[in-house]
Amino acid sequence: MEDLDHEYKNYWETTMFFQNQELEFDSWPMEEAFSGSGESSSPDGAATSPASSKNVVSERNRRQKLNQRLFALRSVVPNISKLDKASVIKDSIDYMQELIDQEKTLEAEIRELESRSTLLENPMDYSTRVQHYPIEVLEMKVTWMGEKTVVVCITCSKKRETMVQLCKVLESLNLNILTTNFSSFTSRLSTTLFLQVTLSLSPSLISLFGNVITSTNYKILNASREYCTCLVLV
Amino acid sequence: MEDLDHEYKNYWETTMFFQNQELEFDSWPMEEAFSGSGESSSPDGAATSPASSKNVVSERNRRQKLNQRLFALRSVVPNISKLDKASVIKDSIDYMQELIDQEKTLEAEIRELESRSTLLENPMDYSTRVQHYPIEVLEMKVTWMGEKTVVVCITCSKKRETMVQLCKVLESLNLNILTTNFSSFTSRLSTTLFLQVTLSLSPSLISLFGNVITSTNYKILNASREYCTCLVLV
DNA sequence: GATTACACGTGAGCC
DNA sequence: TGGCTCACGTGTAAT
Repeated sequence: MEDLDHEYKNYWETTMFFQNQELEFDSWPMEEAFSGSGESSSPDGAATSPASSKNVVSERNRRQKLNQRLFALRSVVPNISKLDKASVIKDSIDYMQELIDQEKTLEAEIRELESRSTLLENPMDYSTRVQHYPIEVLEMKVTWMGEKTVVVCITCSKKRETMVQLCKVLESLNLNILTTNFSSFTSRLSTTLFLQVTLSLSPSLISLFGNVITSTNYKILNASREYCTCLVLV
Repeated sequence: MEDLDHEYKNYWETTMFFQNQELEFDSWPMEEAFSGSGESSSPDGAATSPASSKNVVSERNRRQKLNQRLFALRSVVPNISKLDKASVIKDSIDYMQELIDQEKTLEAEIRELESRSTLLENPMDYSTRVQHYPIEVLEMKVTWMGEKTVVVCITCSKKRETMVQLCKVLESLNLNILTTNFSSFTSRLSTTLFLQVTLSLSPSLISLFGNVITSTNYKILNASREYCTCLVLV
């Protein structure tokens, strides 16, 4: 019995008969798959109960399976210090912990990046952008003049990027701007817009009021299509 | 010998004497640590060579260590289907692969987010922002009028966000803008700026030219402090 | 009762 | 040499 054991001895560290790494191998077809050890029944030939001989081969398979799994584990972990069974498991644990930690780190980084970029990633989205530097509208007046011309007068307090904000809103609405004037004195920014509007553009115009106004808790008093005067109050 | 084995039988699935999860446990102080099985030497009392009795206890420790590791592994993996040794390892492998894949996914996501946000994260940085929607300056003229007033006329082709870009540049330079006019006809955007400048602001003014000009490969022809006319050519 | 999974002791190979 | 790690066969408890 011992003589024929020797040939597949020490396979753990060296040969490891089975080289399949593909982890998916649940049905184990290896009954007597390996080398040529003791055959089906009574490997010794004598002094063994026939009932236990089945147990022997079954146990062999079990061991083999476990070793196979362990080997597969070893192939997944990049840095194995020692080839011990115990060390393999230990290194795997360490590596897994490392992965888990890194996952948390990466997720945190993503949250960080996302929260930072959502404010900026859509430069046309006024409502998100404005949270940083809100436009404080003091007065707004819109007048429909003649055919397709609209004059919009906006007075707001002058802060950082107020002009940029306003430009963003205007451009995002696809208004057809003829001419714009920004004038600032003391701490106020006065804006005068001459717009060329078509019928399809009037929703944009309403949207403009909406955007600016909702962000400052003001409200539209009068916004009909023909003549639109918005006196914005606190 | 078998009789005293029974008491620490089947600990794998049920009790697992040692409950430490803290993976860091390389020096193993457990010589006879568990219950009260066979003491130091000759657990049987007879028919065992004294040389092998050391091997027995050493082997016991080895097995114990391995089981401990396996148990620790089990505690790290969240979803263990079966409590088999082999299944534990298999589930660990699957989980590790999952972690590795997710790590790659997250890293890709981070790269994606980063590459997207670096273009936008610094709204004051004109040179990065302009790469998306460059300002195509056709003509620029700066005139110093009287004491502290400067008139800047910029003509550029009208594209998406051109006005926003211009405003960004202007605001980033901390110029003291008295009044600005943007007028667009056909595909051109004409800008007229009235600035109030102090001595300390003249570098900003030069910077304005620099920014706009370098981004369009134009150059300043004349930029003295008293009178500054910049005719910008192709 | 057959199967499965386990811990055990043992002998052997390898530093 | 002694101290390890390993594979093996076996007995056993639970399914």
